[in-house]
Amino acid sequence: MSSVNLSGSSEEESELRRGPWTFEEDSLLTHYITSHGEGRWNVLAKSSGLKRTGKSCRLRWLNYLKPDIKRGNLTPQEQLAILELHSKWGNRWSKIAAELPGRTDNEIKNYWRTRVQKQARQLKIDCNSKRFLETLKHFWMPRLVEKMGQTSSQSQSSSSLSSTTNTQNSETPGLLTVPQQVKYTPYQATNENPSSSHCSSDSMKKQSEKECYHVDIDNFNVEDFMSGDILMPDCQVEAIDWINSEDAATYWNMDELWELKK
DNA sequence: AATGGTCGCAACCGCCGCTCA
DNA sequence: GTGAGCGGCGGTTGCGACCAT
Repeated sequence: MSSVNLSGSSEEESELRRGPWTFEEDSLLTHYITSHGEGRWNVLAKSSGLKRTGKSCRLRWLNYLKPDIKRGNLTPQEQLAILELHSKWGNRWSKIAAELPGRTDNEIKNYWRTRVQKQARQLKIDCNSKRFLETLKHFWMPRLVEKMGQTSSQSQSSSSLSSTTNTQNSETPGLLTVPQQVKYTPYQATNENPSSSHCSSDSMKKQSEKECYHVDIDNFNVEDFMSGDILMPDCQVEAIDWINSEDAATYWNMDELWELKK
């Protein structure tokens, strides 16, 4: 069924606008919702004078116009939360978005597809595989945690995440359930182990198997990080220098993360 | 400067489940 | 019980911006 057909008229159907929204349309929709409230999207679409489907109006409002929508880059906290929650729930974007106030399911979905899956492709790892989860667990998440520690020390107001915690979801035990007390050893600033600097997926697998990154995330609770209750404990160094390796950027070009290195 | 490739994001599509007559 | 209408969700696509050559 198509909402377009609700009108039942091919003439009306042909009048329906598609594509990018104009300022006037945004304004019209915003004013209508301000006056009448959300919901009843098909009625709204017709009553407001917008030549859009109800679905289109709903999407535009929820993903763009709604006042509490947060724009801009995802914070490390938010990225970590996404990784964690995705490990629990999979592609339940709306459910994940519900844990990140101001962020939309569309935005999170885009983040996952354009950033996370890109990394998986570059590593030649199936992003649905346990191996990729391990890679996230042993490398990516510790880096995010590290960055969170840095940013939180710079600004107490960095945490913009919800205090409405949906903690300890037992629905699906996550592989990445994270630590009350984080003990991890991020990568090393100095290249002490140049012989190990080749960052192939095989080497990464070996690295993972050797547990060179001591990331005790078994008991990690991401909400505790969000609340700022947990600060970074010992940040000992013991790792291959992925970053300085010639190929590293090819595999891990999460720009924000690498800024830590500078 | 022109062109082709890549990336990121907004928007659309199709399916599913819920509600209600 | 059932079918239509609707809202919500996840997957996909289109396109503008940016970058490299």
